[in-house]
Amino acid sequence: MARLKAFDEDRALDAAVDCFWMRGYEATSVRGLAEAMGIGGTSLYNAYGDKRALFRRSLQRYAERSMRERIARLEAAHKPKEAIAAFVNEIIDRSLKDPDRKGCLLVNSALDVAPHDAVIGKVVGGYLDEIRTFFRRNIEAARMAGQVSRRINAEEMSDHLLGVIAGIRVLARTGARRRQLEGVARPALDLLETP
Amino acid sequence: MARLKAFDEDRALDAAVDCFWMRGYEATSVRGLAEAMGIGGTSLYNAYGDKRALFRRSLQRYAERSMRERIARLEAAHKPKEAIAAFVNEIIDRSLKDPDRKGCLLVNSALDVAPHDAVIGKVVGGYLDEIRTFFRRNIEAARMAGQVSRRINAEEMSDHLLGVIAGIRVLARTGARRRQLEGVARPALDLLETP
DNA sequence: AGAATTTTGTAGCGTTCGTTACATAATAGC
DNA sequence: GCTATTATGTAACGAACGCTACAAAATTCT
Repeated sequence: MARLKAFDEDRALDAAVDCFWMRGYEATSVRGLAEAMGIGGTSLYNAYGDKRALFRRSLQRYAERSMRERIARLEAAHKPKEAIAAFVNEIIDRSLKDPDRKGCLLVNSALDVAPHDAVIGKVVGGYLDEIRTFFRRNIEAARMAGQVSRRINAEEMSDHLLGVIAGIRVLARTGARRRQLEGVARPALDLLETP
Repeated sequence: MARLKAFDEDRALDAAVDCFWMRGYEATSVRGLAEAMGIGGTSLYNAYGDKRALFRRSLQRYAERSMRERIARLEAAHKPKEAIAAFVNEIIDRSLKDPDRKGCLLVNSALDVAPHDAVIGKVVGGYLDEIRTFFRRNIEAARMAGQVSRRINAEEMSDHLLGVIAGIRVLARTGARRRQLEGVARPALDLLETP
């Protein structure tokens, strides 16, 4: 009963994610978004609402395809303690490999949009909580399996690891070298190896 | 031989620091800066150059009055190991106390301006290096004094602590509670207490 | 007092911002 | 084929952006 969309909504959304990821919310223009997404401005507003709504969908898409994908993949492939180490090391590897130094969209957003938008702030906080929960779940599983010391406090340690990867993302954006990023992570990962 | 400035350049600069600190570089307008600084736009350009130059002076001022002041004060008042703990705990306290959740201007800038401006990126990286050097200097001094275990690698541990406080700043901006921020820090500080 | 020099306020430059009105094109059901 | 409905492209809205030309005001030196 109506004309069909001439573009793939998900592929266009991926392009929007890249824009926000690279430049942040404020510095990304709607015109730049539309061009990168390969659509006109009118189609953008028609399909996604306004810029802020598109940003929320981009956050959601990023969380789905970047964070949750990684959590699911690593938990499927590794035992709990190794899953944690693999997660941290993958963050380091990807931070160094990306020539644009985009970092993590969630961390970037936590800094430059969360404080000015309570709703999006809660959304971002919720996604970061999923990462913390991943850490916590695997620390507790590793404890049960005797993989890590019983002296490790799972709640503290999951907060610690979340802070560590956030710190890695920050330092990576200033152009830190591998040795520095591994230095940030090493004491945390070593803690999991102490008897 | 000329008219005198009608405003205090340093006090106005402090107001500019607050603007950039609160909203970031891109989201802060020159008009908003001038208003907060209590001067006209023309005076702003006359006294500081353009927006980017004012930002660099703001970064410099912040580093001087926030970071270096803290480093000097804590190193004067505490022994090495306690200076490190006091630094981290002060970051947590100030992050929680600030109703605006401004975080740290250097961390904020590392994320939203460093990647798009190589010069400012190096400047920010240099300031962060001063914090890392503070940690490293005090870890080594604590080692010499037998305050911390000889098994602690000073280079790694200083990177680790820098990452930890950066992570604290990030999580604080999403509205994290004290328990979470202390959870991020605790395992790192505990490491300094292990024999 | 007059000349030289700097600061200040007004006013506006051209550009870009997010967003929308509107007309046209394309599709589905009747 | 006609109507209803949605998608698309053009064009433009008012507002805000960074920045500057210009003239008036204020100060020091001669």
